Amino acid sequence: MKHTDRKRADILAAAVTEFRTYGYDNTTMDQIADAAGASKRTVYNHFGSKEGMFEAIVREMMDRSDVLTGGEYDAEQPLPRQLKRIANEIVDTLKDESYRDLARVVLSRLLMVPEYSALISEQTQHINTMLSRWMRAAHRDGRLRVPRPELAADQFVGMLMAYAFWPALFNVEKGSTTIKQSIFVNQTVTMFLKGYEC
Amino acid sequence: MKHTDRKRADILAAAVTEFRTYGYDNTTMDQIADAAGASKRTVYNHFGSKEGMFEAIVREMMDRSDVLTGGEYDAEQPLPRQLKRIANEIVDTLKDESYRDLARVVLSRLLMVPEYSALISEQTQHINTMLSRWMRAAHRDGRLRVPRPELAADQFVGMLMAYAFWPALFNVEKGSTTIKQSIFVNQTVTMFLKGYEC
DNA sequence: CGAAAAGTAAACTCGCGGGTGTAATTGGGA
DNA sequence: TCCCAATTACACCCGCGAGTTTACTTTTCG
Repeated sequence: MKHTDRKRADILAAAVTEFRTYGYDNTTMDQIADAAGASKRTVYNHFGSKEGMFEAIVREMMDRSDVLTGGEYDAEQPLPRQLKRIANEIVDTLKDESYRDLARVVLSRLLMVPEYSALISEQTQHINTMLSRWMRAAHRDGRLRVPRPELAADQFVGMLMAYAFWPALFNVEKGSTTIKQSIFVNQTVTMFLKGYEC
Repeated sequence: MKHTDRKRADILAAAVTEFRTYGYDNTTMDQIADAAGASKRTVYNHFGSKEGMFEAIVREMMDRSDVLTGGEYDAEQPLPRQLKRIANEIVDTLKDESYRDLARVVLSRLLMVPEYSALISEQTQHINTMLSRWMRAAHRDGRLRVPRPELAADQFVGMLMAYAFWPALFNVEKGSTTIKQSIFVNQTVTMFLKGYEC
């Protein structure tokens, strides 16, 4: 890796860390330069402005967004097993500390600067597409009756996020009873399948 | 209403409007003073600082938070009808433009300043409590089998928010198929009840 | 090697915006 | 009517932080 590319990568990494920790507004460019072990001028040579830097990060985040992979329907496996696997994969992703930190930064900015919303909708669309494909397959296979796969996918993901994402994102601890992931996933999959079984 | 109280109320109202429109960071105290038809000094006499002003707004928002009322279980009515009523009430609240604007402001700040999170959790807890009471009642009445009412309530509200709140909050338009509220609510209630019926 | 490209340190500009001080004005209650 | 507290206009302070300039050193590469 060339020296200049290395520098650029260092700066980007430092920026991510700082933004994660302090938020966009409370991170200064000097701070980023220090953390990256680079001079402020170099930072500005690579990314034209603070805003430009943020965009670079968002772009990077998008490029890595093909995280969720295996959601293939399997005619041999029982439905609960399959759906639990998918659900756990999603929940694990959402629960990941670094993912959440990044989401916090991006979303907090997104709330007031709607320019990036298209990018974000791509993210959520990705999961939805995977899930609705699975449901369509199960439907075709005659094991499920899902008239609107996209709607069903939204319902399913909505429940998972209500458990694993939103409360943690906003630092809201759920009431006294924090339920174990396995219990929640089992219960949700069971209810969902019962609601859509033939 | 005394003159000074009137002034205070005007300032608060103006602040809400400005924060709603431009966000916390992009609203200046001068701007608020202008919009309120008050002098900057008066603003500072009433609320010690920008932060103090924001807190006053949050407090006001909390005071008005007993919006959702009727969630009483009725042994005579069919379950789908009852649950649809509740669901529509919740969705209507979440969809309300002014509620969403306020939530945008508060949540965007909450993401990076966790101090207020306790207040927010109160809000969500309120809906959850109402719903889980309803479910417990239906359970006791032998019409539903809900082992964990709180969990079920989270699931239900989670689905509603995934449809009516989060996408709109982040200005994310759902893919080509924007589904009508009645269809979504019907489908969700049906699936949920089928998943939990005896 | 030697020149061009990239990086550095530090001082600097500059506008913004939160917050204050003050002297003059208003207005409502006794 | 008179007084005192609230209000106002406006100038002012000041720290912060984005972005720039400059004079210099280091790296890359033909």
